[in-house]
Amino acid sequence: MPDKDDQAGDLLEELNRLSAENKKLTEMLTVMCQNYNALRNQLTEYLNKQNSTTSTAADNNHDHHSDGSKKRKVENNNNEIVKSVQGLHSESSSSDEDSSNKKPREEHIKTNTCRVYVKTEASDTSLIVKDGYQWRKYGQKVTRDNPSPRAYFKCSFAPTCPVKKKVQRSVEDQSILVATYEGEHNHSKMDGSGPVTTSPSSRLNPKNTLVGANTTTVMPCSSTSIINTPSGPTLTLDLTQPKKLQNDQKKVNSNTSTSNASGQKSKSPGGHDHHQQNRPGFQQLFIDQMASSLTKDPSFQAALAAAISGKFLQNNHTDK
DNA sequence: CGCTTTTGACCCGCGC
DNA sequence: GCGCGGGTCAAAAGCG
Repeated sequence: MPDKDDQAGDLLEELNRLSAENKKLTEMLTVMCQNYNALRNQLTEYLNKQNSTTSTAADNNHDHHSDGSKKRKVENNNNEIVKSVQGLHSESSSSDEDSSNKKPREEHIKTNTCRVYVKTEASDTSLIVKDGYQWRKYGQKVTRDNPSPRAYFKCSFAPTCPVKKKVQRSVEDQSILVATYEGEHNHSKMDGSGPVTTSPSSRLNPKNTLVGANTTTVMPCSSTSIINTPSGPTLTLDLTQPKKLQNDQKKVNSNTSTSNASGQKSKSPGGHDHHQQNRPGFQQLFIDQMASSLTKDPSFQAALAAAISGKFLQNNHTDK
């Protein structure tokens, strides 16, 4: 049968192509990890410097923390990044601030806030940021500085979870969502949330949650990409192709949990047999596992978000 | 039926 | 003290 030969050839070709792609991804991941470590070291050094010279570093951060009566200033510029990173590296590093605060604002001061820039389709009007947690929207407002509405979310997985999230479109680029996280989750992301999104199509769908509950190979977002903006490179979470990748994830999950990553082909839920849907093989799983364990790490998430945001803000500053 | 989203009202801090 | 504006509440509507 010549058809079978052709098919086999095609599949082989596809396999080679995917292998090359996987190799590239692995290299990218390695580079990313290196960059992450370098950035983290830089930030640590910077913070150490700042801590040692707090008395003279009031030029940019003119609204110092000693002015603890203004809780909303927590959201200002680099302060939040510094705080989130401080909370990341040493929880006691904020004690100097606490001791200097007279008013009981520690809750706000201690609260880890970080900003994440998420790239979505411009046509996507929903303020949804898929990060692996389950959110319940409790409000929406149009703020003065931004014509786009701002959505307020609470973590709905655990009733006691204090984490809140604000999502608003960037003023400069409507395709970029700015998600501001406040607080820390007091539960695991994988506690049945898995690839749960806040999208209306996946509201508390037990099937969705179960998929993630059994496994660990779940990315909090569909994919990441680096876009170049005039103000410099910005790392964003690209949510423009969520469905396809979610299908992939589910498939990978089922592979890991049932066939022990044998790489056997399985039909996608959607019934599409095209090459993009099937990504068998160890490398893919391996990469997924690596990416998953990285992205699951709260330290990594917080540090990455803080570092990226810091870079972004820094570039914005220097461009002006 | 239970959960989420929507949305107007309300609360409260901040600036003047 | 007052008005503005951001954040939250809660009832109603929507959805699976």
